[in-house]
Amino acid sequence: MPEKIAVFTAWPYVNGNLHIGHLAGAYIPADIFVRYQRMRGRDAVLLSGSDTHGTPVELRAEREGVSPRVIVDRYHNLDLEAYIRMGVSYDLYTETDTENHWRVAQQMFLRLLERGYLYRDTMQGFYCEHCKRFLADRYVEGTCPHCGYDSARGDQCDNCGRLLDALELISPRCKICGATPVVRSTEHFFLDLEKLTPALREWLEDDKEHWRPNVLNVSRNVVRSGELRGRPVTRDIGWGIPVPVPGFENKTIYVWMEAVTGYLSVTVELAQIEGDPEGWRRWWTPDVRSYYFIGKDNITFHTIIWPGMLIGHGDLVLPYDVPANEYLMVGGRQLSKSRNWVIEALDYLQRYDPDPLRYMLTINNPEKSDSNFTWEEFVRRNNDELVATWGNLVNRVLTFVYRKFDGKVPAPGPMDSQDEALLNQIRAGFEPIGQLIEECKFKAALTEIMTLAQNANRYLNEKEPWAQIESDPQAAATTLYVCLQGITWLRTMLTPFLPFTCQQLHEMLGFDGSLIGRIYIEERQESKRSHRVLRYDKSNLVGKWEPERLEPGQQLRKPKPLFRKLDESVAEEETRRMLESAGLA
RNA sequence: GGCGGCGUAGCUCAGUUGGCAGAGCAAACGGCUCAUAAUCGUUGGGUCACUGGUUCGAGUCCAGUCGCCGCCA
Repeated sequence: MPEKIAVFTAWPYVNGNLHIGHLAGAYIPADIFVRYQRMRGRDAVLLSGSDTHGTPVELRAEREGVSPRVIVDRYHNLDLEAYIRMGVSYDLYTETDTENHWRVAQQMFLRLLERGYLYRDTMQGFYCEHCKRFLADRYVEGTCPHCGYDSARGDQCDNCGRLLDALELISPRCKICGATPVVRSTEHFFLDLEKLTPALREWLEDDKEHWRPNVLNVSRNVVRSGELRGRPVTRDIGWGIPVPVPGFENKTIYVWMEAVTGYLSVTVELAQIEGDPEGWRRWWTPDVRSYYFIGKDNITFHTIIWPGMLIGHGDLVLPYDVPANEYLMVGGRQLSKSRNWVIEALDYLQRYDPDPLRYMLTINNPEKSDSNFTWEEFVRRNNDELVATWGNLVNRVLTFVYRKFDGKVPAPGPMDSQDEALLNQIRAGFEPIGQLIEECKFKAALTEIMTLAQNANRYLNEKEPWAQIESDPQAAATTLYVCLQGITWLRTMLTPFLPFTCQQLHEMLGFDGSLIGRIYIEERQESKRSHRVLRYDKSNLVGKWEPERLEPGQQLRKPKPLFRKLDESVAEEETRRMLESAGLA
């Protein structure tokens, strides 16, 4: 029975396109991790979906005069395309506006209610009589009570930066229609985090040595401080899942709670697809190791609130690890959709290939602290590391063999200590590099692999097969065999990181089958409507995390460069393009 | 305002339990020519944000200051 590994990623909200911050923070690391786990022969799945409900989508739909579904479909479909083209290999990527998710979210709600983890309370909020809706804090504007700024938002004043309670705004107005809202009281359900605190504290103190220090510190601190208070789990908005309690039909489950339940509903949907409706349970038993790849802004959600809900529900395994990343900055600035300071995945893919971005975002990943993406650095790493070190190693060896050895893997003669040393060194990489990936240290793992590639270049320079071929053809054959075998192993190790070019290399080396599987869109029909999901086809999958022997005589396919060298002007052009679109040029 | 994280070479970043500061690039010089002028070798370059403390010894531990990031109220 192989180990079971459930890999989850944060559910992105469907109000904009995926950008490199999302990719660096969660999706690329999660994909590397799950691809590696599959290569280890483990029963591993990557699961997530689009978060579709909530006020922003509702308002946008109203502004455009369409139904929220139109907005959801638009962005959901764009995200699906971005994942496919970036190679994020979801076994199932669904969305939250499905019958399945509605049912699971309502069941979760009722289960927590039955078991006494939800309570009712009354709160005050602004209500706009013109729009006929309660206003979330950021949809109320008014004069800041601290600095007098007249366009302060209900949650924060942009002028003096102070955080506000909407109720303290002077002369408040509805941001949507401008009318003056009134204060109304409204009854809501709350998640009883106080009651869950002892169990959460115990869990967070137990066997968490493998957690990242920042994640653990933040989480323990929140629980230890004893400040956990009830958190509302219902809202007075329309675009969401109705609260399944009599008298609350007009309210919806608060999106944070509803969306996070997606982790559960996506496994239920997967089981349905696989024809075993009860099969979802196998992802929630104590022997499953579940990983949640998220950004740092989401830490307490995944280390306190979601675990709290799981405890409240009972019989569901808690997260094994939450490898949260810090933030990716671009050009020293924080990414911001509203300020137009973004690099969207689909926009990037119009001009460049996926693997260089995967490489850049991994080698410079914000694992421990914020990191900075610049186009100069992107071009530099592409040219100096992917093209020059790894791509060129492959190219110089393959073209040489293709020309001088009739396109077949040469048969090696006796090996000397140098030959053995290189092979041993690369073969010995599988263990420690695999260990680094297991520990979610992707940056270090990739750096190690690149060092091995560099050593292969060194070996070539010392052996000089282009001279050997004149003086001692058998020795040249041995040297090139050693290189090809080493490249074969490096291909295996790089597959989780650079799936597209590794597949190309796999084929050039004369291997068959797929190293990387196939990601595709599937239409899922429910009783009232259908939705589109991402699926992953593992048939033909051949890659194993082990040193695969390269057979002498194997026929190579015609080599071509794995990576494109980028002109230095690319950095300037892209930087200028960004500055212009953000109005900073 | 409270809490947490970060601040290391010109640039982008590593630095497990405190023990002579590292890598890649950029810069300078040299070797090779199979390779997308790619590669390989050598050299130069840092008051580890600042101040104080603990210690035989601090980039690392403690306190404070400044700056950046996030969470919460």
